[in-house]
Amino acid sequence: MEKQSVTIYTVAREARVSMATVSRVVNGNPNVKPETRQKVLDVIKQLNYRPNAVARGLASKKTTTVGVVIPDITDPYFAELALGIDDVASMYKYNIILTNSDSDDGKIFKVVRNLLAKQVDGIIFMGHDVSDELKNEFASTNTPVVVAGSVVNDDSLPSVRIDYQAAAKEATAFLLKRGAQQVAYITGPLQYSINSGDRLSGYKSALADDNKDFDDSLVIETDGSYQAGYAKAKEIIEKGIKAAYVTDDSLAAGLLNGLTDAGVKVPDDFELVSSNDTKYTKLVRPMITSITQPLYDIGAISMRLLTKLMDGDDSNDDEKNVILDHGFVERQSTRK
Amino acid sequence: MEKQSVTIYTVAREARVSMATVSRVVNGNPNVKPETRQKVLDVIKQLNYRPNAVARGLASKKTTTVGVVIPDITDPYFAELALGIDDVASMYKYNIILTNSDSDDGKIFKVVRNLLAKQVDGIIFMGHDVSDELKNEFASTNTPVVVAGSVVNDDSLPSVRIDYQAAAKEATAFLLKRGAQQVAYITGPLQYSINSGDRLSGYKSALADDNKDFDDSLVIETDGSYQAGYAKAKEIIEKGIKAAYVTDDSLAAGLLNGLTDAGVKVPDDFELVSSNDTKYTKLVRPMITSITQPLYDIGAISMRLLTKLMDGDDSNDDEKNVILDHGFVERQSTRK
DNA sequence: AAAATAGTTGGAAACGTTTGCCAATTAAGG
DNA sequence: CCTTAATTGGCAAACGTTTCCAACTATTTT
Repeated sequence: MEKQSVTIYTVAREARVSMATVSRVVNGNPNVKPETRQKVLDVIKQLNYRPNAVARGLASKKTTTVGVVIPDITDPYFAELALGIDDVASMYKYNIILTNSDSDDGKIFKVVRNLLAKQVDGIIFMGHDVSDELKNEFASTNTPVVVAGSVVNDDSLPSVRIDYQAAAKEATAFLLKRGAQQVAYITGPLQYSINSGDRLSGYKSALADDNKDFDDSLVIETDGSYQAGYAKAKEIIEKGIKAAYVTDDSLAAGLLNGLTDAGVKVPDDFELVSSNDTKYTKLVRPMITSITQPLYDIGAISMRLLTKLMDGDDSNDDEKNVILDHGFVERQSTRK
Repeated sequence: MEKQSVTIYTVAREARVSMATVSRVVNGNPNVKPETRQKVLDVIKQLNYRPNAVARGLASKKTTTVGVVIPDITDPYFAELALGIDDVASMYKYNIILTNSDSDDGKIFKVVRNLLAKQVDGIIFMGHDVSDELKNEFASTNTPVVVAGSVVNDDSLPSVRIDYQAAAKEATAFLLKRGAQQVAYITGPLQYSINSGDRLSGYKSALADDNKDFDDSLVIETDGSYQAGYAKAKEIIEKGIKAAYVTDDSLAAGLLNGLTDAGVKVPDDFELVSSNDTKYTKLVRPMITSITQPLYDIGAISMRLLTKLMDGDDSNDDEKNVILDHGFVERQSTRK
């Protein structure tokens, strides 16, 4: 790459002012006489001057860039969050460096380190638990981090999410209330605390309220994918299960289609409730009854919170963990 | 943000060498004695030194960052491409600045300008036509740009895609071959040349081969969304249409569900072929017969091509427009 | 009319790297 | 040992901004 042709210095020379003045007009500093400002602006337009953000970043120690780590961009849940993040980021003039982590601890660590090297002003983290290594990395920097739409085994990080436990409890209770004898808990990796902790607790709590014993054989663990759900249909039919709370929409959609393709009638012969209210729940037939969450808003609010932290607004320490309201919609995968 | 605490200079001092040497070991320059290298490496680890990528970018004029402009990250088509892009980007140690353009000319221009200001080493552009303003912008820079999975009214830009015209022709012909009297062309905005040009030509060409006249009333334009498809079902039923080639999967899924919900049996009473083979086609029931394209590969190859261009490898000018093979799968939305 | 004040501008030192050039050290050959 | 050629390492100049501080100008104030 050859030397940048028109720099702040070129503009300064052409407009017969100093670089300091050019810098001021570019950055909207009011201490510039209107005529001078206009003259500089004219030269800028004429020369098609484009300020170099890298140099600016070095001098000002702000890059107006935030890092976003996402497990899988093609997952509708995370994609929806990402949309909210991006929208408010661009509203606040931030750019986003987006990196897929594949939920792989090693890779996560690498991408975060890289993000930090790039001097991002902040990080939005979506994913599952954070490794000790990563924890140290976060601790060793004062770049603000917010966790979005996930629960992570590090309470020290600000986060924006819903109350997964309460939501799971309601979903399970809903199934129980309508007489299901046994409700399975079909989940993504139990290695993630959101599944083995929050949601499972909610599930158990609903069981307890209904005076049902927890039956270990009813928790069915998968990798959380559509394919996994589809494949599990057979096993679930064989087990004689008639109702299930599912922790993920892709998984639920797979299960539903697997069931249907195997001739099981949903909701008549099987009732199903899912967790995230992504597009998938409305795409399949029957449509899936689900916990609802304001996905876009979770992303948007996370980013908004991050902007505050980046501005050094450390007030409202109590607001650092934002729990948004969730809801519930009955659709076609449960009986009326 | 306070001054970075440990810099290359700190390391140099601690290791009793010059910054030049530290720079060399960090960048794997071979001209440094093994012991020296080891000593420096030790200090780096001990101090947890993290090279400042911004300073590096300024000095070296390379940011190892590429800009990606995407119309909508939640669209499964683009998300799938993005995944391929991200994977090979990280393979080549590039980061990605991802920006949603919302297919809005004004916003596109702004984000591209911003990307350029950030000194990205290259740009992957997904979207529709490029405005004159944007064309000038691309022309005024020598940052390489590649167009991925889209057709854009600027032949001068390298691109990676399939032959949309041929694919549309095959899809239409498929429907015609099995006796459909009239095949509708249900499309996203005709303002985009991919729809008004490539695909429509393919459609017409298939009609001509089958000695059918082109009927303007059979081209139905929408905004391309799921909702639009769903809403159009009524009109399509009223028009007595029995078969359609649809230019987008979201649109097709919406239409399919709209039809089904209105009591139309697909494929018995209506046959449907879609264009992109995204997850949506397999999620809905009946599953949608579709043109297939290697989505992930399109993204991956685009990025690979971009790396070559960024390396200044301008050989193979003929390879600058990569047309990948497409296919076709019969699924359940067409009769056997 | 001198002094104080406010408003504009310029000068120059950062910011943390990379890199071209040159000096010094080491190894090799005679 | 001396000469020559590698190899290694250091110096310092970029890179293109921001920003602190000083200086200058034009107003007010006294």
